[in-house]
Amino acid sequence: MEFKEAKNKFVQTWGALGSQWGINKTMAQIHALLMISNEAVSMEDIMEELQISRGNASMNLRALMDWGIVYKEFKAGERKEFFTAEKDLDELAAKISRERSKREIKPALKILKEVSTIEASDSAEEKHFVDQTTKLYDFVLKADNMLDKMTEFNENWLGKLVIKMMK
Amino acid sequence: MEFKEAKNKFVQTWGALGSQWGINKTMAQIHALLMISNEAVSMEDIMEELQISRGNASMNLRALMDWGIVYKEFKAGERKEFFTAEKDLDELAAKISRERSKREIKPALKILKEVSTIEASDSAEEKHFVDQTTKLYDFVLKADNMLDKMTEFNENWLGKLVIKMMK
DNA sequence: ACAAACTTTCAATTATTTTTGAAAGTTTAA
DNA sequence: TTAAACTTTCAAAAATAATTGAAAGTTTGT
Repeated sequence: MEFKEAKNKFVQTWGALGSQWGINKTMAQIHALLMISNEAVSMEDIMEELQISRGNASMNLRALMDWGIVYKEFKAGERKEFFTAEKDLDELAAKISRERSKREIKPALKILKEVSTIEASDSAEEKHFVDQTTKLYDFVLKADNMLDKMTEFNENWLGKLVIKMMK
Repeated sequence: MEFKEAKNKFVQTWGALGSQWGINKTMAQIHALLMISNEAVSMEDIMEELQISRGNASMNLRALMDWGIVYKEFKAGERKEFFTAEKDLDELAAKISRERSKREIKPALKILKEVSTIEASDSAEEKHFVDQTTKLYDFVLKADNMLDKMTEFNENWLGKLVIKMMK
């Protein structure tokens, strides 16, 4: 396989993976492209490489920056903007999990709490509802906290050192 | 909040959460409905509760069974089929992570391996590509294995006991 | 073998999401 | 202040995904 083919394959694969996890395909593709670029890329070049419109590129770059995993860069003497992706994978994972937690898990937890604390009548049906949603609340909370702990640990300097020594 | 309202809110929330994670809304809603039902539910009832067509119900129930998180049940004297959801949350998480690994992560890993092992020329661009995709391969592999270990541990009988004692 | 009671399939329709492109907005340099 | 070089916005169009419903398929009892 030659470089161009491999690059294309990677961008396509990353895009498909994104869709399956609820991330718009183009957004994932732009991210893929930036991840494997050794230097900052202009919007022009992104449009060209992925064959997408200016509007599409602009909106998805904005979304990636909102996620905190793509940065704007300015080059001396150039008027246009360039973009780079977060390339440290531990940092990338930490940012993604923090955002998904904030945007999706936390609001879901709030609702779970609400519905699990209704005053159940003594029907088996309502009892089971309260029991199951309470368990779900506890479970999701535990999982969310665990992710937090894991990313925290990975970002911790001493942790990184220890991990390196264990490799 | 009364039971009916809470139930509805839960089903809606679970459905929305599903969409955000790449799972069809109806599929997630059916799953939600079954999770909080203390007894097996017929297709008829699912259609009625969620206001969906027979075809839709049938297809999504099939998908849920393919994921291994919903089961068919037969009731003596009844010709029609009833459905129940896996209610043990550790088991549920294990099944979901196993399926996503099998369907999405493993194929992606295969491609990552392919593209990261091309013979790079000595251009900085190609070197960076190989370097970054190799790191990504290692990272995804590590994360995938970690999930495996976690679910394995949770399913392990001794592990469960220890966890219970730690609570 | 027949028919009643179900479930599954899939082409057509509908709903949702994504993308486009041109107008409006912004920044910089002269 | 003007205009060139950019970026953003958003209504409309296109693409994609989900849903319907009726016909075909299956199972069970008589």
